[in-house]
Amino acid sequence: MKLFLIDGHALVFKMYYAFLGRPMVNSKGVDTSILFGFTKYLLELIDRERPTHIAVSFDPPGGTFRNELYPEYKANRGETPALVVEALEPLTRIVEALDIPVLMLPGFEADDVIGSAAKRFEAEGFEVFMVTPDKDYGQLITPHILQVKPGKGGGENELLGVAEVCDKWKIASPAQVIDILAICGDASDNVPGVQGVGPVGAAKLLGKYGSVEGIYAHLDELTARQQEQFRAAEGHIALSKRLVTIKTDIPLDVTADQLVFDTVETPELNALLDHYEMPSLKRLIKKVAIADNAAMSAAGTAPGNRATLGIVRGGTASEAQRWGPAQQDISGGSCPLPLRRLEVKEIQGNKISINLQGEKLFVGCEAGVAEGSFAEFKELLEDAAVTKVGIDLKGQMKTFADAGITLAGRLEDIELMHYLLGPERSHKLDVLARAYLGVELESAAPQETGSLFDEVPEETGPDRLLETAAILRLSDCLLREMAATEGMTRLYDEIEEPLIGVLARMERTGVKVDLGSLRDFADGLRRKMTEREAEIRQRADDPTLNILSPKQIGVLLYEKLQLDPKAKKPKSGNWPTDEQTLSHLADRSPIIDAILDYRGLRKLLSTYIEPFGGYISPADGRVHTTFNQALTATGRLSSSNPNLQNIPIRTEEGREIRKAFVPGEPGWVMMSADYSQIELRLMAHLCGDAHLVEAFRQGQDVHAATAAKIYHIPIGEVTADQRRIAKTANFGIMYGISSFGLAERLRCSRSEAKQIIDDYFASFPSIRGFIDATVAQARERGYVETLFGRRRYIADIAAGNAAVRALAERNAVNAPIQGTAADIIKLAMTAVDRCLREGGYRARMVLQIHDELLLEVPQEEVAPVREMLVREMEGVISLSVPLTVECNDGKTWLEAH
DNA sequence: TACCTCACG
DNA sequence: ACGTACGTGAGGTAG
Repeated sequence: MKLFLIDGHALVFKMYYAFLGRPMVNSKGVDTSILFGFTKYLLELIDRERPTHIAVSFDPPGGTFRNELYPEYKANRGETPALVVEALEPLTRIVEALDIPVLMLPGFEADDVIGSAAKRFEAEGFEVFMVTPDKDYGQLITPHILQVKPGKGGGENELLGVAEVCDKWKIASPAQVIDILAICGDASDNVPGVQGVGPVGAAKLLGKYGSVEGIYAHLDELTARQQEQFRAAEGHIALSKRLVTIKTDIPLDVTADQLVFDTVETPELNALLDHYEMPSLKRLIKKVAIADNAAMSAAGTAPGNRATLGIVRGGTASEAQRWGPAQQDISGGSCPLPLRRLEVKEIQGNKISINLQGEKLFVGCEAGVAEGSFAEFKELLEDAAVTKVGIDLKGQMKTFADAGITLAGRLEDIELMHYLLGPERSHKLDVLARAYLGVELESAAPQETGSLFDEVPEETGPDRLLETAAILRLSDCLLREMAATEGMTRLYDEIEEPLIGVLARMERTGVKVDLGSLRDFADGLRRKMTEREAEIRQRADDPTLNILSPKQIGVLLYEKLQLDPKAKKPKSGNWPTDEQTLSHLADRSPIIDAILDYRGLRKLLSTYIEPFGGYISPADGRVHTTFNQALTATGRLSSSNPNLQNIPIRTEEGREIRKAFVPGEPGWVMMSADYSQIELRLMAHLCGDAHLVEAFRQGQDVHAATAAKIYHIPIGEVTADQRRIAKTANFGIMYGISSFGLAERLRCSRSEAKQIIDDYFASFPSIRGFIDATVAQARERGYVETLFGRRRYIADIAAGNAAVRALAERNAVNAPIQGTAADIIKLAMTAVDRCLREGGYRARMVLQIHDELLLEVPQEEVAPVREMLVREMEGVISLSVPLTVECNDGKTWLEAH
């Protein structure tokens, strides 16, 4: 087994210098020299050496324990070249695309991580190869740990073993490299040595006395000049030695099978190489992969299933469980968390982390962590001068409110902050703690041997104190990252943070659902269903048919009844039986309508009626949804348990459900305020199309105006059909339509659809420009953003697969539109909530449905609340088109529309 | 668990 | 040549 440990940082610098004279620049003007050099080197190394296991290590950002020992460490180094800094992120992506784990540990340089890994895996029986040009690694060399030194100018690698390193320095053992380095010092790292003594002199003395300590023990035997030189260094030589000693005992949370190397041929890597424009490396991959497969089959092995591993960092929970000040010693092997266990009364400071677990509350501050009841922390929780850090602070806020505690002060929700930094990543605490702090929160499960005589394992739940400390630290990391990301801090402070409390209040308020009227409605539905069921079974001549099984329905329609003889069975084996497909077949047999009808009834019953009883809170008879503020890719909210953002409205029968959403107090009404055409208005604003903007400014029917433009006719002459087509096209454009898709929805031919699209873009050339510019931005920067700076990263924008890439492009176009609409209504919610509270209204906001706010309002407040809603919602932002709000009220949600 | 279907904006 | 409009949550069947 051959394990290659690659010193990423050293290699990056080598590539930086190698390409200084003749940089590689791609078509976008980006310097890709380092990326190219590094990747090529890595691929060639894999080709030549055929490692079974690989890991790459980079220096983490920030200082290391050496800076703690010696603040001047590396102090006289200049700024890291910008090219190097810029290369690190793409480089990490390349490495991850190869499924090679990146080993990083805050507080330690790559040397220390590699040194520790080398010793660990040597003990596990590996041949270890440390890939680095750095001479310091010589100290680690043993018969089973070798150094691979990249050749100059892309030449042959040099393999250094015990013999080579001893010969190079003229020493007896690799361990003496430490003494040599300590005596000679290191100008670039700013390590002081013994002035005037170089490697030759040092080696001679070490030959006689064995070590630095040996030399000082026999100082009187040295020449007068040497004595003077060594005496002058006596004060710092021990420090120098510590600085040049690579650590070999850091506990690393990584196992051998996580380092197994599989293949260079991954779709991710191909996509990245396309993105960075490195076709020659794509060819190299092919070559390596072919040889790889040949080797595999020769050895009779298949590529193993390996655990995928993102960024692995050391430091284990068990170590962190050692309490006390020692924990703060950065050289102890884990991240410095404020882990001292404190009494409740000792919790102080202007920022605390709160971690609610059932009845218990854990609170962390800079001095440490304490555990207590809500009541014990009441004063602190209600202190508006103390910032609260936590996860799902909205949920905690609700729990506190139930206990009569009003959570106050600035809220730093690390889940929400991390969501803004990358909405499609995981925001789970253990993941964040590992990535940002190098702390493992998940304690290993106890060994199960299955023996009857096993002791009952001790309680091994998560370590809440460690979690609480990690939460406090994470907020610092995330705040820093947000500050470094354009617009993020403002987005958090002005949109998301104020919304936390608003949503908490809405969820607690809930909405009244009148179960009685729902039950009456359900009885009628069930009767109709029974009729339909009988009819379908009869027509199908199959009394056991399960109408809800797409599989059975598919077989029935396509095979037994032969309703579509031309259709070919899809390779998945499942006939398509979705509503669209089936409605095409409706004129072939009455069974189709019966099936669709049955399905619709069943859906209403099982999704919107039957489960609702279970969601009604016994305390207040209302339904309390949960809004997820950190979930969607675009910045919208989502609603669950139950989802109150998808209550039917489109069909007559479905609308009935909305009649059950009523005010909670007699004499109140439901009031609904929704943004009219908000996404289309935003598209008009974002692309700046003069005609579209003008249509909105004049309050025209925008779909009719669109039709007039496409068909070159006056707006007064637009037919209903032309308007319908234009409306479909308008929505389609925002979603990145194809002629196929439009044809499908308009039930027309593809060529007709294509004509419409061509006419559309000819009529609105700036929309084409907006789409192209947005896709180009995604390609250049890797993300697109809303008017308020909310980002969506578009990972697949350079994918090799055309379908995958096309989807990414549609995402890129849609996200700024949908996301800006989400930003706007979030701002409106905060404003409306503030007005309701400051105005002393009894009216309450109960739901948000993307572009609509639903309130329940006492009759006497209807007029002022309506006026306020319209004013606040329309006034969120001033665009080149007006934002208009339609507001209605009625006895039920349905009537409020 | 994966997939299909369908409810909403 | 290939697939086919953005974003969700939930209930159901089938494996």
